[in-house]
Order: sequence, then structure tokens, then C-alpha cells
Amino acid sequence: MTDVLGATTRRREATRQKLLDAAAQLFAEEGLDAASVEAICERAGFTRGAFYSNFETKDELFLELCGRVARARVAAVRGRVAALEGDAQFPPLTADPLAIVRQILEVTADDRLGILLMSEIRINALRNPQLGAAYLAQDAELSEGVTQIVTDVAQAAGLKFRIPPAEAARLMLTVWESEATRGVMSGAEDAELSRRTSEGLARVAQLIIEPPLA
Amino acid sequence: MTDVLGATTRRREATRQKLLDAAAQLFAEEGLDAASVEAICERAGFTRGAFYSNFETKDELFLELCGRVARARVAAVRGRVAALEGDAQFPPLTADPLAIVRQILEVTADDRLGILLMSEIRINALRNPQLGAAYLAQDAELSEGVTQIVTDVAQAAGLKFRIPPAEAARLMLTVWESEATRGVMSGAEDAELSRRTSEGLARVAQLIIEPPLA
DNA sequence: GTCTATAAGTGGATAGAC
DNA sequence: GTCTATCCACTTATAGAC
Repeated sequence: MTDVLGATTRRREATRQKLLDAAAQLFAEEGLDAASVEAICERAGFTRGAFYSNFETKDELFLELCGRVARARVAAVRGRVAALEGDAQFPPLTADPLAIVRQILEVTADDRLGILLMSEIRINALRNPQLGAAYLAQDAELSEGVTQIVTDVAQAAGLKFRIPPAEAARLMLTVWESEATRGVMSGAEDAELSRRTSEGLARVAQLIIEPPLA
Repeated sequence: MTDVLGATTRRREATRQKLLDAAAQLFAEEGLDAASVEAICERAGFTRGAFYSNFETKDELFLELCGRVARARVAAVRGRVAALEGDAQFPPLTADPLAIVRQILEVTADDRLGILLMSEIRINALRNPQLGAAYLAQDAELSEGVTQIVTDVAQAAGLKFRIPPAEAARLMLTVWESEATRGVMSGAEDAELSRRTSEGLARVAQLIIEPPLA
């Protein structure tokens, strides 16, 4: 007990975080199975001893990582919702009212590695019921957040939708992921990736929004 | 040269097919890495010797499998298109004009294992440029086929779309995959899986089709 | 808390008998 | 064509030194 104030605990948490970050990169690049504990430790700047001092197994680390990623995404969306409802005045609602939805979806994983990590998590969630349930839960929460935003924007801008807001949100999430995936596959740089998802979402928005009786 | 007529060649092809089938199952269940050559051989009823007599490596088998799956999907869609354009008379175009699109999308991978295999192929395509290019090519061909069908149906039923047929087809493919994935994740049986994708596509159809001036 | 060393097991792949 | 036997690289995980 040389440490009364939890300094070692802070160090420990920093080590955990570095290991998690390194693991996230490697899981994205090579997949859960192909990424060895050795490689994770090497990238994080530790040896295996440190790893097994912090995590029981590689699977436990992966579970922890999934949780953190999910919480981060949900928190990002929640933050946007709160900011939106705090402001009486919205950002400019011009020709592209759903621009704000785009920004939200871009918050979390709008780069090559982020997409890959999400895909890796997803396929593991398909095989592992425990992970699957967690995945669906965070997906539902995300969807709910986006629904909230979509509803707010619609009301503020005086837009009418051709489908319920929840379906609209779901559709936007789906299209975003689809475009992002095909973008990564075609070797698009992060900038072009962003452009492609944007255009995809704009098309959906156009389809969803009831045209004004011009 | 005891074989002049290619009987051994046929046997060989049968062996290859069994190995490919067993591998497809295991890749779907456990993923490319986790599925050992040993396990593949065991399920196919051979030993490793037979495997390495037919394939250079596990990766080569996977590539071959990807090709076969892609060709099968494209062929299924092409077959539908041909059948559709051969008939002057369409199947009943009642309340649900895009039911036929549903049937097409269900042709190829409408069960748990099929979805999993597709997902496994997809994530590998995200990491391997060669696979990625092949994946995008088959995806484009598939999309083109569905576009063709959508166009045919629209013309025959006198429907107007709110977006170009190609975008409509893309959207249906995307929504189908999304629903199927979440269905598998929530542990849905094959029957319910089919129901969920159906409903998803019906919603998209409703959104896409220009409502008649009632 | 982190290191080294190592145990115990599994993987892909090859050689040669049948 | 398929089998058995085997090699070797590499993996996870543990034990114990520092």
C-alpha cells in the first residue's frame, strides 16, 4: 500500500486505455482472430505481462472495447440532441435541412479504421449472442437519438415527412453505413468517404421529405 | 494415365465441391481465421492430404468460394430477369408490385448461414483489395439486375418512381441486407427473417412509388 | 505493474506411403 | 487421390523475477 490516493490506479487506467487503443487499431486492420496479443502489446508499448495484468483474456478486452465504442457513439448523439434542444435557435436550415443528421453520423466512425472496427464488431455480434444483444441495444439507442433529432429538425423547419420519424432515422443510419462500407472497399480516402456518405444521405432526405406545394 | 475419360477428374471435382461446401458452413459459423483446415476436412469427410491436393492454401479456397457465391447470386438474378422479359404476362401485380423484387433478393442468401457467409466475405473484402474489387464488381452486377427488374415491373404496372430506378434498386438491396443482418442478430428463425426483410422492402417500395392521383 | 521465460497447445503446410 | 506422420511457426496463457 504505497499508494493511498489512487495514483497507481490512474497509471493502470492509462495502460488499459493504451492497450485498448492499440487493440482497436489491430482489430480493425486484421480482425479479432488475426490480431495477436503479442502484436497488441507491441503497438501499445508493453509486453504480454502487462496485458494479462489488465485483462483476463483477449475476448474480455474485446468486450470492453465494444462497450466503450458503443457508449461513445451513443454519447455523441445524445450530446447533439441536448445541444439542439438547448438552443432555441438552430443552425442554418437552408436547402439542406438534414445536414445536421449527417454531422451526427460522422461524429463517430467517419474514417477507414472506424468503419473497419465497426464491421469487425458487427460480425462478431452476429456470432456471439451476448455481443449481439449489446449491439442491438446500442443500435436502438442510436436510432432513437437520431429519431429525436430528425423530429426536432422537422418541427423547427416546418417539414413534413412521408414516413414516421423512426423509420426515417433507421433509413439514414442504414444508408450511411452502406455508403461508408462501399466507400472503404473502393479505396476511397477519408475525404471522399465523407463526400459519398453525405451524398447518399442527401438523396434519402430528398426522398423522405414531403415536397412543399410549390 | 489409367483414366482416359476424365472419371478421376469428376471425382476430383466432387471432392472440391464437398470441401467448398464444408468450408462455406464453417466460414459462416466461425469465420475465415477460426475455421481450421482440419475442421473443414473433417466436416467434408477427408483428411488434410486431400485438401492440399485440391487447393494450394486456405486463402485460395476462400477466393474460389467467393467467386462461386458471387456467380451464383448474379446468375440467380439474371435468370429472373430473363424469365421476366420472356413472359409477356407478369405474375399478378396487385397491391404489392415489388413482391417480385423480394423474391429475387431471397433467392440467394435468405437464411442465417447465408447471411453470415456474406458478412464474412464482406469484411474480408474490406481488408483485401483484390477481394474488394471482386465484391464491388458483383455488387454492381447485382444492382444492375435488380434495376432491370424494377424498371420492367414499373413499366408493366404503370408505376412512377420518385427516384431513378438504379437508386431504387440500390436502396432495396441496402435495406434488405440491413434487415437481414439485424434479424440474424436478434436470433430470428429463418421464417421470421424472411418476414422482416419482406416488411422492410415493402416500406421502401411504398416510399419510392409515386402515389397515384387518387 | 511490468518484465522475461516458458509451458502447452494449435495452426498451416509438406513428404512419402498406400 | 487420399491417407498418415511430422515439421515448424506461432499462439494464448501462466509463473515468477524484478
